[in-house]
Amino acid sequence: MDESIAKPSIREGNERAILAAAESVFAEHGFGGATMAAIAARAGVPKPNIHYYFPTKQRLYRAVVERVLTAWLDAAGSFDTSADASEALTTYIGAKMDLAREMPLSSQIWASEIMRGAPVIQDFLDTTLTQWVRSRERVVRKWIAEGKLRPIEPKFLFYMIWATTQHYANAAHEIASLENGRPLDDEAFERAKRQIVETILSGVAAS
Amino acid sequence: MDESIAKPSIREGNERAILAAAESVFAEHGFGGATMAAIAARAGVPKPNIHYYFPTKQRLYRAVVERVLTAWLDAAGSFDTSADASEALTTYIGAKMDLAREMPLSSQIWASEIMRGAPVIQDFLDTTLTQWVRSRERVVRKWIAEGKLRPIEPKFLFYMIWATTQHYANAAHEIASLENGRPLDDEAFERAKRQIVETILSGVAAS
DNA sequence: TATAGATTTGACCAAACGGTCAAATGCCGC
DNA sequence: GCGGCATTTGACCGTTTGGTCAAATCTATA
Repeated sequence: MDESIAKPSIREGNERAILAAAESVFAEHGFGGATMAAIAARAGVPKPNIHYYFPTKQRLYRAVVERVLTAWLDAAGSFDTSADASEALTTYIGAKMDLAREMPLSSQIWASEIMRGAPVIQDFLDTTLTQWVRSRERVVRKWIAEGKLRPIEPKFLFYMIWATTQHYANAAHEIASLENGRPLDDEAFERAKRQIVETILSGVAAS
Repeated sequence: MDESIAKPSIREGNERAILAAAESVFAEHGFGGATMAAIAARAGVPKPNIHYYFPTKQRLYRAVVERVLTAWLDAAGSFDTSADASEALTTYIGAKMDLAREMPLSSQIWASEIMRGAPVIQDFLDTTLTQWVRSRERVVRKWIAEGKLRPIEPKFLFYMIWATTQHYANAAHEIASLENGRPLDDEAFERAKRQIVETILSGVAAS
């Protein structure tokens, strides 16, 4: 919320370490299954130290979820950079795939939060996300009117992109199990990205 | 496991009611966040009655997850019914979409279980699911060899189908928030299903 | 180095948790 | 209606949980 004087670097460092530990524990066990003791252990600090920086479990969870939101919005920004439909979609899908690969925990926490009915980020869904979708729907409809895309419903396209990209974070364990227990390496991941882009582009491009 | 004499209908009824309550509580709060007291309340029985039928929380959870597995396999079966690529994919995607609509809780529990690293269904991933994927990969490769599909990697196609269809269950709340808080009605859901089928078919069909 | 504020931590607490138990009740063939 | 078994349930238990507190320690500035 407030970073008024922006001085205490020790505070910043500790908060970062605690948030990182909390992120992984929340992602692995969900909000209800996570314990402050486990978070403290993973952060390498005594439990009361966490309460010194984050008064309650809910506040700590909120702080984690808000970081996830930031990452999401950064990736969302990449939709604007181009006026060309294919290029915009390619960039956007690529950005979401990279996000899933680099920050899988964020994606998992997002998914958990949504599945629980978004108790913490409901207002974000109703405001920022709704506006984001509305404005991008307009862009997609323009592309359709220009004959670039088939007459699809934009929202269902977004859902497909979100679902598919986030799947590579949320279901990383399932994917690894189907690959002899080894997670996708960088090369395989790039092939997946390319195939997703090509499939969706071919799928929605005007015939 | 065993239904030897298949007589006691009162037991069956109670187990069903408890499983249904457990399914919804586990889906909403995750394994760690769910409490036996909440499950008992939702089932309308005293807490010790649950332990009478399911000795521990983990066993109850296992029983719920095993039901989810059954639903998943039923939908999986619809992949075989046709030798034609388009028809098989259409049927399969439709079946998975219907499953997401009719049993959203199952899908959510599945997603939670996967995100936690599949502590309960790991063996299923390594055996049944791996075999299912291997055999269907062969079918898809055959279609590619016959020139029906573009030279894609079958697994990435399955991931896209699983992700997209399950998204309509897992993210139902997010979708509702983007539709003025109202869940998709039957008509909108059918439009979504049709668009997904058309997008994926166009996306993977040989050009 | 004196001191005020920030930070750390072991010990502790009330509440909630999963699970137990024995007594009470219901059910059904005889 | 009796006897044996399945089922129900209020009361209870040890442990774990989120959270507190006051004393101890560190840090920075003058």
